[in-house]
Amino acid sequence: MSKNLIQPRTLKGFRDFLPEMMLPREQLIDTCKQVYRSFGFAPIETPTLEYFEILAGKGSEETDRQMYHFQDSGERHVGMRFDLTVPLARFVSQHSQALGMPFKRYHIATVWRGESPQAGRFREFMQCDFDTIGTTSLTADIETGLVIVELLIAIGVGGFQVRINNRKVLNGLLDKSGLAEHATSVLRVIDKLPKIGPARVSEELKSTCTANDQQIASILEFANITGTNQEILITLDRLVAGNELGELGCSELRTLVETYDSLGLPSEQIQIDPSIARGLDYYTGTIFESFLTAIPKIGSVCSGGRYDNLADLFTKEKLPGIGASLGLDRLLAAMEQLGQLPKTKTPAAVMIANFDANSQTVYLELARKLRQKRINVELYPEPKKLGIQFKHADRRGMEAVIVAGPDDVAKRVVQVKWLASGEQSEVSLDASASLLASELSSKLQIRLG
RNA sequence: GUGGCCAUAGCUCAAUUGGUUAGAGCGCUGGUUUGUGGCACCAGAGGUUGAGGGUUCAAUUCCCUUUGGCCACCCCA
Repeated sequence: MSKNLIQPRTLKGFRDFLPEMMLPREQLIDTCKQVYRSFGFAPIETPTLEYFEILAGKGSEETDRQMYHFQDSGERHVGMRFDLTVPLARFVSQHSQALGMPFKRYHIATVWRGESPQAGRFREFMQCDFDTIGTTSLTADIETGLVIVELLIAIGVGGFQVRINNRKVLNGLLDKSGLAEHATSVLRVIDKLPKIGPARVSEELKSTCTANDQQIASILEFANITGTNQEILITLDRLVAGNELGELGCSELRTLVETYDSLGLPSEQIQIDPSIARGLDYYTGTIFESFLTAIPKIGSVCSGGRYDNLADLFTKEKLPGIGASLGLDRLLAAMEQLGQLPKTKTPAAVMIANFDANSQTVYLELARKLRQKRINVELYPEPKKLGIQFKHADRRGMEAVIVAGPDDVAKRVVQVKWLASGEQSEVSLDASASLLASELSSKLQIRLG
C-alpha cells in the first residue's frame, strides 16, 4: 500500500529553501530595505498576476516568450509578472493622483521567467527594485548609482564594480552612422562584445543589422573604448560630435562621473563601460550593471536604468522614471559559491535546556525575559538527556545554552555555557537576562530579533 | 526553445571487460548506566542505482524515451 506514494519534487528552475538558506536570504532582504529606506524609498506591493496585455510587449520579444501566462476560470488572459518595473508603470499610471510626484518606491518580490535555468538563473527568483518616478533630473540618476554602491557595500559581498553607460550616447552614435532603424538589434550585439569578442561581433553586425564596414568600425571603436572614465569621455565626445542626442548623452554621463568623483567614490567602483547596452527595450538614458569581482561569470547582480516613456502606454501623463533591481537569488547563489554564507540553521542565539519536568514554568519565564531583551531563545521542548540537548544547540550553531536543574532553581541561579569557548558560569536567575543581553550584543547581530 | 555533458543513500563518491545479498566517508537517529555539545567508540535508519521502456540467461553498467542538474546559444537578476 506504500507503493502509490507521490514522488516529492519541485519544478525545473523552482527551489525549496532550507533554514540555512532562508536566514541569509531574509537578512539580504532586510539590508535592501534598510538601504532603500535610508534614501527615502517607500514600500509598495502589486499583484503577482496582471492582465496579459499589461505585461505583454513591454520588456522585449524575449520576455514575452518567457512569460508564464494562462486563462483564469473567468476566461481572463492572465500573465505572471516577469519583472517589477512593468507592474510599476501600471501602478503609477493608475495611482499618480494619490501618490504625487516625484514618487520613490521599493518593491521586493518574486518574479517568474520560463527560461532555461543555469547557475544563478532560475525560473522563480526575487528582485529588489527601487525606482524614482516623475522626474528627469540627473540627480535621480546619480542617486540611483549611489544606492547600488551603498547596497553592495552594506551587503558585504567583497569587491564589485558598477558599470554605467547611456542609451542616448548609443542611440546618438547609431543615428549618426545611419543605423538608427536597427538600434535594438545593434544594441543586443554590442552587449555581447565582452563574451564573443570583436570578430564575431562584426560578423553579427553585418548579418543581422546589415551594417557596412565603416559602420561596424565605428561601432567597434565605440564599444571597445578603454581607459579611465575621463579618457573614455573624451573619445565618446569625438565619436558623437555633431549629433545632438549623442552629445546630450555624453554630457549626462560626464555629469554622473564627475559627481561621483567629487563625492569621493573610488573610480573602480563606478566605471563607464560603453559596451553595456541592456537588452530591455524600454531604457532611454543612463544604464547600470554591476558585477562581483570574485565571480563576474554569474552575471549582473544589480542593474537598471532610466526609462522615460514606459508609462506612455497607460497614461497621457508624463511619468519618466529611473531605478534598478538587485537580483537577490542570483546574489545569494554567488555568495554560496564563494562560501560567504554562514552555516547557521536557527535564528535562536540561546537555548534553554529542558532539564527538569517540574521546572517548566521557570524556563518559560526565563525565555520570556530574554525575549523582552530582544534575544532569540529556543526552549527545548522535552526534558531529554542534556547531552542530546547540547548537541541540538551545537549542531544548529547557537551561541549559548542555559542549564537550570532542580538545585539551580532552588538557589535561584542558572548555568550559562558558551558553546564556542566552552566557558561556563553561574549567574543569578534574575540577572541572567540582562547579562546575556549585554554579552550577546557584542556577538552576532544577525540573531538579535 | 536548440545543442552538449551528467544522474548511485540527505551530501561527496565506490562497485573487476554487463555477473549473484549495491559499499565507504560525512551527515542523520540512538547508545557508551542517567547535570554538559564539539573528539573517540558502538549500533541503527536511509537506495525498486532519477523515472519508464527495450536488448540480454543476467543491466548501476548497453540502447531509446522522459524528468532534473550543469554548460553553450539566446536572454537576463
